[in-house]
Amino acid sequence: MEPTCDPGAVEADWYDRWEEAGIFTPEANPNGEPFSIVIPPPNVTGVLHIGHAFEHTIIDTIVRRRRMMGDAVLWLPGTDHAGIATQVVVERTLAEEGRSRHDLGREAFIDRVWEWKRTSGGQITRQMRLLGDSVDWTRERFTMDDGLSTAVRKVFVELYDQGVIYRGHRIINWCPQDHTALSDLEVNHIDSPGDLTYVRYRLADDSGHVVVATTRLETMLGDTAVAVHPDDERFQDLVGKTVVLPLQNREIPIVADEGVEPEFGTGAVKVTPAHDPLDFDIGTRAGLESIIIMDQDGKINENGGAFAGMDRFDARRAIRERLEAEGLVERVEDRVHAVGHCSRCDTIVEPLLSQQWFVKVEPLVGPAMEAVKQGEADFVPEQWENTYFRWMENLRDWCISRQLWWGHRIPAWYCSCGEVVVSQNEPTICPTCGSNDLIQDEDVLDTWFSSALWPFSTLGWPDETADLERFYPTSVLVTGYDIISFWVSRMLMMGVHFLPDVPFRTIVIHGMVRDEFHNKMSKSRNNTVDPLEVIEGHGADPLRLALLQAAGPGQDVPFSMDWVEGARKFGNKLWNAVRFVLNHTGAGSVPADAGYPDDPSPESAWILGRLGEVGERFDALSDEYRLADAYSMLYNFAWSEVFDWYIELSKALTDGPEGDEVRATLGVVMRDVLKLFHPVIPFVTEELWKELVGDGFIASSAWPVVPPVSAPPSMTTFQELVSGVRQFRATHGLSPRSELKLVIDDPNGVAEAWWDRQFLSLVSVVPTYGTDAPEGSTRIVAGSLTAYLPMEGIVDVALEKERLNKRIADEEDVVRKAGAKLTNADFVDKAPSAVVEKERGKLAEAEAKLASLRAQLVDLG
RNA sequence: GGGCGCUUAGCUCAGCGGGAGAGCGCUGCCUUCACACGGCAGAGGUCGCAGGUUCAAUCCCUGCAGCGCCCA
Repeated sequence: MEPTCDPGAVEADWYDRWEEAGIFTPEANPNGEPFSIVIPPPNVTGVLHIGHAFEHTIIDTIVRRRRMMGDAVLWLPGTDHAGIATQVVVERTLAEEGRSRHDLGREAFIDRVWEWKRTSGGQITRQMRLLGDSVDWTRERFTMDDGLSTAVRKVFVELYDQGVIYRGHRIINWCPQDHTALSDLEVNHIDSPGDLTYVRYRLADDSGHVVVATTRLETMLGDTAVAVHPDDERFQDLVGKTVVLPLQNREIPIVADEGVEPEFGTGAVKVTPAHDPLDFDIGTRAGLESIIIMDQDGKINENGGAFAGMDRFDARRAIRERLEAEGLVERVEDRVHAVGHCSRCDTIVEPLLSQQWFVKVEPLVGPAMEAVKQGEADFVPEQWENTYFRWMENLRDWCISRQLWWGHRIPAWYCSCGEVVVSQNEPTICPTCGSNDLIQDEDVLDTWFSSALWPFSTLGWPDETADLERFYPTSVLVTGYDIISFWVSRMLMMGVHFLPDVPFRTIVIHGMVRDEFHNKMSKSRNNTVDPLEVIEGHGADPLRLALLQAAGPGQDVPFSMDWVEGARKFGNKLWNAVRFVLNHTGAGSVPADAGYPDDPSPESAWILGRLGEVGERFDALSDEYRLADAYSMLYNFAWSEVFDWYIELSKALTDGPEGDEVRATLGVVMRDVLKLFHPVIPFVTEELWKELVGDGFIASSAWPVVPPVSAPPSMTTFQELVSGVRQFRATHGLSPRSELKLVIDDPNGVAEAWWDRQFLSLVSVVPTYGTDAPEGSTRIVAGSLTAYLPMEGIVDVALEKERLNKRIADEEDVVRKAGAKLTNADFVDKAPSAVVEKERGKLAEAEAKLASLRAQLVDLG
């Protein structure tokens, strides 16, 4: 083995070997309990970014552990077709040839997208191998696959037949760039500075005017009323009158409506039913006309009179100038308001009246909420339930039609007689008039519609497949909190409605990866981290460990390359610890399981006992999905206890009578540490397994179960004495090898025989036991023991006093606090007796130490 | 405006009723035969502020201040 670990070399071959061995399919553990996770399907156009790396690390860490525990693990991979994003990508390649999708026509364009998908799509699935994701590639799915498309059509048709899907005229979010409707979720509201313009609308009877305020001045071209709140006394006498709409010279009524916010502007508002959701509601209630004044590019259309043909924002300026010229602008205020932007292209979206397909959410929400309330599906951390419930309570109907070509085409056909046929299979004749002139709806479905079916469509639904039977509901869903509303809630609605059962039992929510100062990662901030570059430079294992260690449950991840550096150093440390063990045990000599010595030495008993405790605690934390806590605990155990203490302790023993036992313990402890670490750093642990065990894969080895072992009770005191000796040497600049005689006063008989060999080995000290302080010595105290160290003129008295004073201050602190408690009668009376006893013990020990240390200070003069 | 969350060592975070912790960073010493991608030792904190409950509060409650996110 090389003296340092090179992650790049280590990671080269293992993935292929795992995959060839078939250990990532559930068939590898045919008798195991099913444990299933579906991947949150990445966008087929996407590349692996740091957020994926994080999410996949969490999932992989979970499933690799379950696999080692003997479960039949299925982590099902795949991608979604990402309607807009993919279409845009392919249109761009066409544009380079000087063509548009309309030049090709729908069918040829779709062929072109499939061709693109075959050659360039799904890069991310290749990159997942670099990351080490232990997914079952034999079950890879794509949302546009035949099977999944069948599921989409079935769900659409059944929901239509149930009256849950309907077609209607509603205000939707229109993206003038992408030329499609968007759901509410695909719109980001960004606070932006703007103008609130107050405009006079003249009363038709010339008795005065009404002032209305608006931030979207251009929409006034489509106003069909002015509305006031019915209880607003300021406008009582105006309701029922009409005003003349400026610029358009159209007489429009003043109506009363509960929906008007009296505090907004003057309390009288203009009503544009075709361009604002609230106005649409008012218009519906008041029976107003809806006039659409904008085309699909966001330009004013023929209904805009003199402004027709203008871009919406040019029109806004032009209208303001014209109104000012006519003296109709009363005033203009600066106003910050929330402006909707397309989440895909960042264009400002336009609320627009349009005929689209919708999912009526009301019948789906109740059962999906109930399932979570009943604990059929649990959020981890639990607090995210609130986000889910709040979203579900405020849900509005979901606009699912998209004016795209790439996606699941809506299975609805229109006949010239007006009949609408919704069917899983293409109808040949109209059931009403018998015509065979049926035209399919041009639109496709929101990508999230097919994603909502992902946990069961990927398992074969609507067919009753063996996988569906075995792996549904899936065990766990791991996803970001930003996607609870987009995806988690919709999967719950669809799963509960159709299967009917929840799509997953546990929902593990993770945070977003940010930079080390909690800023969002973005190209403009220049703080992005490319996981592929990190893997290239440092390896996938360090990246994975770094991401996991930095992640609190459900919290954002403050990521920096310092974490990766640290994780890489850990890998090297692990590597070298194995090298050390191999020097003693020889290559491939450690058993794959068990092998714990029957009669361990005290040192080995200590580490075996700790290993058992740590394993137990690790499992408890992992079962709660507190992976960062589990691994930071394990990391500290491995480094501080196994490497820094046990390996050092073992050096005194390998050549002695305990040699065989110690070699066995070194081997099994190291092996189990590798096993526990395998889920998060699969590559290096597999490589080290090859060296240490040399039999099979660690990836399919059995999860450690360590038998309980009692540790020697004196270990802590021993460690304190060793540290005390080292501290004494460090204080006085004595070489670690300098000769020291140690006389230990051990009134309670704490010391054990094994101490002697370890004192010699660890700190080059030969202890003797006795009660008398040798002439000219100083002391260290640990537990109930005092150890005397000769000063023999080599020691700086001032420094020694400083050292003692620090220790004295520590003990004084303990004495003061414990003493205060114990002199408080209420404490002694009311606190549990165990607590009181503990305080008494603490006080007695600290007082004894203090007395000893103070005596020493006096001796020094 | 509504909701959720946060405020603990220089930085990033655990702890969440009974002796203030980790990683990184920092200081000093040590190239000891697994590792300098290392070892040993050390410095560093009135646990945001003010009240309250309790024998006991970083931890529970109330208020305040500051910060963040989501929704409108």
